[in-house]
Amino acid sequence: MSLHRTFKALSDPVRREILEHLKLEQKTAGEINQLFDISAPAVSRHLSVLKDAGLVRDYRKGKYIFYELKASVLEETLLWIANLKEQKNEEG
Amino acid sequence: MSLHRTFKALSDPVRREILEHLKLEQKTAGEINQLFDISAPAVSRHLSVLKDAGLVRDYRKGKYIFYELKASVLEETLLWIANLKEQKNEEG
DNA sequence: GGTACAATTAACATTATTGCTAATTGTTAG
DNA sequence: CTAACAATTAGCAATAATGTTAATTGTACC
Repeated sequence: MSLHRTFKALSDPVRREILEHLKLEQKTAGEINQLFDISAPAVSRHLSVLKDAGLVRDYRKGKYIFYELKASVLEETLLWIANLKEQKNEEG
Repeated sequence: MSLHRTFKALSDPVRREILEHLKLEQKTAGEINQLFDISAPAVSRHLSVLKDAGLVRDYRKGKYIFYELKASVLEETLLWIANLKEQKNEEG
C-alpha cells in the first residue's frame, strides 16, 4: 500500500470519520451509512477507497458486509510525518 | 490550522516532496521550482496551499521569497493518526 | 522613471473527486 | 423460483484540484 494512497484516503473528512468509528468497533456498511447524511453508494465508494488504501478490511457475513479498521498501514504514514518533524542535528 | 487543511495539503505528491526538500534547508520559490517539471505558477499555488495549512512560512529577502518548513502543525496530525493506531484495551 | 528579474495572481482547460439516482449482484427465507 | 433486503456498480452532474499561458506586482539597479 503506497504512502500516496494512504494520504489520499485520509484527505476526505467522511473517510476520516469512518475510520474513527471503526476504531471503536467493526460495523456493517449499513451501520456506517446511518452515521452520515449521504447516500449508501457514496459511503460505499468511500469504503472502497479506504480498502484500496489498506486502511480497512471487509468480510461478508450473510447479507451483511462488515468493515474493520486495519491501522497497520498507518505506520508508514506516521514515520513519514515524524521524519519531517525530526530536528536537524546541529554540528558538533 | 485545521486537521483538514493539513491532510488536504499532504494529499498531493508535489507538496509532500516540497516539504521533504524544505526539511533539509529553506529555499526560494525559484529554487523549489527548479526541482519540478511544472510551471512556476503551479509551484506557487502549491506553496500557497502549504502556507494556508501552516506547514511552511515565507519571508521576502529582496527579490526573493524564501520558504521554510514549519513542522509544528504536524503534531496534531501525528496525534490523530497515533490515536487511530492505538490499541483498544482488553477488559480486565 | 525604465529595464530586468522573482514571484504571484488571473483566466481558463482538463482531470479527479464526490455526490445523486437507477440498475445490478449477492444472500436469506419462504 | 420469487420476494425482500444489503450492498455495490453504472452512469451522470456538480465541484474541486491541478496544470497551462498571460498579465500583474514587488524589488533592485542604473
